[in-house]
Amino acid sequence: MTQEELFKKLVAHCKEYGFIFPSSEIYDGLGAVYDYGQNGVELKNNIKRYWWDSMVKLHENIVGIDAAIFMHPKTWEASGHVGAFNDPLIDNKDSKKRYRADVLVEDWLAKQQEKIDKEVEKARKRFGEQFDESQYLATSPRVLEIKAKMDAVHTRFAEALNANNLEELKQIILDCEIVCPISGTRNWTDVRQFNLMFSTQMGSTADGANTIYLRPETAQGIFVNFLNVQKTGRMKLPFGIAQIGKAFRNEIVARQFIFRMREFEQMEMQFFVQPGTEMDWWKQWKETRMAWHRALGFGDENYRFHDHDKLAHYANAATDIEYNFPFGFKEVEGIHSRTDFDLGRHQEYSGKKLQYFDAERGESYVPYVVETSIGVDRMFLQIMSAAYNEEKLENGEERVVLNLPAALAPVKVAVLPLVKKDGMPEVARKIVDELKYDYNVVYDEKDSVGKRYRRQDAVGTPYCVTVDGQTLEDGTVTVRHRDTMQQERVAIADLRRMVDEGCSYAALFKKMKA
RNA sequence: GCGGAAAUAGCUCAGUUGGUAGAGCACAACCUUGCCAAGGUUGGGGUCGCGAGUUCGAGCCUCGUUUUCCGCUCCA
Repeated sequence: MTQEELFKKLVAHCKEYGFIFPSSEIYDGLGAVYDYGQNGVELKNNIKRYWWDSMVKLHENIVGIDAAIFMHPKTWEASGHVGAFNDPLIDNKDSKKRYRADVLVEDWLAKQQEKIDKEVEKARKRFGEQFDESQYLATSPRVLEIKAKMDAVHTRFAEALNANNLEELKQIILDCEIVCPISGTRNWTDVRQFNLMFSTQMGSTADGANTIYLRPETAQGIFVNFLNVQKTGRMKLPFGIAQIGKAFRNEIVARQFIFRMREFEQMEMQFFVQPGTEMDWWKQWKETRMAWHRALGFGDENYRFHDHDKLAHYANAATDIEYNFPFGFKEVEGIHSRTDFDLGRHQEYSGKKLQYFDAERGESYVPYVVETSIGVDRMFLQIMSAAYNEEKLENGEERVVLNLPAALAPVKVAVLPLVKKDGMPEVARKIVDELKYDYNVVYDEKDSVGKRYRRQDAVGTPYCVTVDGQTLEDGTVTVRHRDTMQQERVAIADLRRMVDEGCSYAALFKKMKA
């Protein structure tokens, strides 16, 4: 089976067993938006808990917040999203390639500069030692011609960008006779603006409503609360603020199932440190986060770091943790050293001092930030990809099983009466009643017990408890384990301890340390 | 967004040169069996993605549209 087929089966499995449904499916769905079903929401909540506890419970210097999705519009000016997320795009109709219109013009300008440099080199060879570069630049008709053209374009370009004049931007591209590097033609579409932020109105329109945005990342909710948390929590550097929440991006192309969605959920932790120590912390968080992933037991070889060569405007170091998805190694988590960019910008835009008084150093400064940012939905997909297995059994049959870490499994225990008579259902119900306050437990009496085992395999239930004839005599049940399919007899009284040990998060955290 | 392919029951798919919709599995009830998926009986479920058009008549032909998958860009 190819990886592509495997991925399709995984998507089908997610729907068939109530993990993920297309949003508003009865209306044909909504592009790149998905809903989590009855099993999906359980798994997702468990993933979030695994992350949250690993941050907030395990680190006394990390606390959580839950900021609103709506934020003051100035937030996004300060963060750079209003600028950076507004890309003017243009398509070449022949090659079907899409380019950023502003980049095309900038490339053209750079090319003109190269031409001038070449002219200078030629002249230098011609005149030898008496060559006067500045005089040449000021007098050469060839150079002056190029320069004049460049200056004109430069001015128009700056004005067009400022005024957000898309028609002018296209005209510049046409006037400069910029061609598509692939097709070599000048058959361009109009320039269109794609704002990756969703916007809506706040307040009644009569009063002059404000345009506000749905946050495109959760990080800013942490930065604007930096002082609140630091002061009220009496936090000392280094310390971190964790948050789990929804974010929204109006992606031009959103695909690959839940890998890239327009509405998605992030788990972010911003770690505030002394300037100068950020690289050490960045390295340490890389290791810590990798250990968190590997503790799930899906095979160390399926994870890798991918350090960025090109850094975002706010970062001085960045890496991704990538997982070997059925469609290749793809990013699950980013670990970025964001410098003092965010706090610095908010300080500038708000006019409020966002600084930390360091008693040891005896000075105030804007802390540096190391961010760990992970997509919940990607993590979900990663775990589903890793856990989904089609096993060949000894008897030649196949079974589909989700080998989920027990702590993350949507259902922990299935209680099954071997037959629907002789008082077995009653005993099974009693066991369900005893366990249901602590665990997700399901009861199933339909079909043969073998079939019921397979149903539980398909959603990743680690334990099946079967009530049989012997149970009625001595109070023991058959416990059937998902991964090994082995059975053992356990006293009903011991069930809770067994599930406790098998499904605890602590076991995962211990693996993290090792 | 552009190009290519697809869309029929919850799932996997049949459906002939256009003639009023089918199977297997799944689901529900009952009977039977009883420790690793398929027993029997009965039943529910589809304006064939949606909207137009051609036709006496469209699941099938034409156009549009939506969604999904595969390539081109970006990211959590």
